[in-house]
Amino acid sequence: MPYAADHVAETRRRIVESARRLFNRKGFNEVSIDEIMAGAGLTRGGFYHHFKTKDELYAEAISIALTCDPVARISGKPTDPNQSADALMRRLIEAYLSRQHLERTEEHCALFALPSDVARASPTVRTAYQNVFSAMAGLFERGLGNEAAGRQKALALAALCVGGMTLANTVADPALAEEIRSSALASALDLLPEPHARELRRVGS
Amino acid sequence: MPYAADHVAETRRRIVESARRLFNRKGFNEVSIDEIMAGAGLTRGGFYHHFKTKDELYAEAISIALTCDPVARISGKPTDPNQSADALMRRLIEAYLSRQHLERTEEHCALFALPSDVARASPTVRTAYQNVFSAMAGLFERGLGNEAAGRQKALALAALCVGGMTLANTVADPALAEEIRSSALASALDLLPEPHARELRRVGS
DNA sequence: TGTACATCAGTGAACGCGCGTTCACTGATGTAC
DNA sequence: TGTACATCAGTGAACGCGCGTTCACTGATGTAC
Repeated sequence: MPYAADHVAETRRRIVESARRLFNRKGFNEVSIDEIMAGAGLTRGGFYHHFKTKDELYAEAISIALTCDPVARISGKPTDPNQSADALMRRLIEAYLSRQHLERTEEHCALFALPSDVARASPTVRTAYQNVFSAMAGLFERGLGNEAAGRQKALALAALCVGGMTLANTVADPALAEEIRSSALASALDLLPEPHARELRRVGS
Repeated sequence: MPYAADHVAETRRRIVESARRLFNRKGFNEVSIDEIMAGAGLTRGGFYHHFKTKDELYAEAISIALTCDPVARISGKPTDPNQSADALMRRLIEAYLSRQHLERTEEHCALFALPSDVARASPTVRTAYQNVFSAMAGLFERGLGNEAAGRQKALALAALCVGGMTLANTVADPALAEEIRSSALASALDLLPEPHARELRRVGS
């Protein structure tokens, strides 16, 4: 067995990472396998030793969002593992709808960087996208705790985050983009229960 | 001057309409000029009598949303021209986030059918997209009337509508899609002021 | 009113390019002896 | 420990296809006489 198993895995990881960055900038179809491989320091032909088709790579490039700490990725700061579900939710919203996140194209979340690409891709790719969404919505649901209609609110919050960033990222005028982003952020935080009210409810239940 | 001016205009309109439908289904890059022209009952070569490039068509296909009554387009019912800004806003939200709108792919609003295609297109295309967004946000702003932070709320409402439909349209599982759509709809209506409260404020101001 | 003509919307073949995929190869590396 | 070997990750040329765009043409139609 020439080449250790982790050498192969490491090369594959580099290809996926290169693809993820390029997809965020240009979308699925506008990125060639040449570019992806060059971004990983390799050449065209080797691609098919790692993936059956280009489509297979799409799903994987989206799924890597699940393997890393999303808040840390966006904000650059590591997450305190002991913080409450509520604090985690607030930090995710603030990081997700931050100006920094909007400006760093290559670090965009696939949920708003690639929606229409994914909508027309294979079921595998759409399932990968759905898993990322479900992770986000689940985090919100836990953050809302035992609030009434928590699931509905969690899904709407996710829609607000993704929608705000989608629009801000697509509109032509940067000033309007910034206004959309900050409005979505303010309204999302408004939707969260008052910390005080939450305490009361927790005691009461 | 052979062929009357309105014959040319009518042909152009048919091309744009064919393009709009196809773009909604497959996105910009996956639709060929052959298909677009065939959809308009014409052949490839004639395209360049009407448009300088394919890119020029993108902007126009998005802009036609502005030339027609959006609520009527989605719901199929004509809009009462005398209804209040508040009623118009409610009807738009209900139509936009309706199951019907989600299911009829060819009638999708460009705001959620093509976001990532537009984000990577030319400034002209992005401006056309922005104009559609601004029309929607403006309608919400008028609907919210003199409410405090009306502009911020209007932008967030638009983000919630677009985000909800984007996600519902992209996720793999139809049941989850439906749950996202109905949650976004319920939360959007929750965000609107109580009719009663609005009356009071109007009297007070 | 009728006819010859000029215009230009529409046709379809052809061009050129880029990209996904294949394939015969090469050479670095782990293993067996 | 050292060496020959088998494996397979990576290479880069080539193939085939589809698509945007161009271009020489054709023929329907409005207009001038």
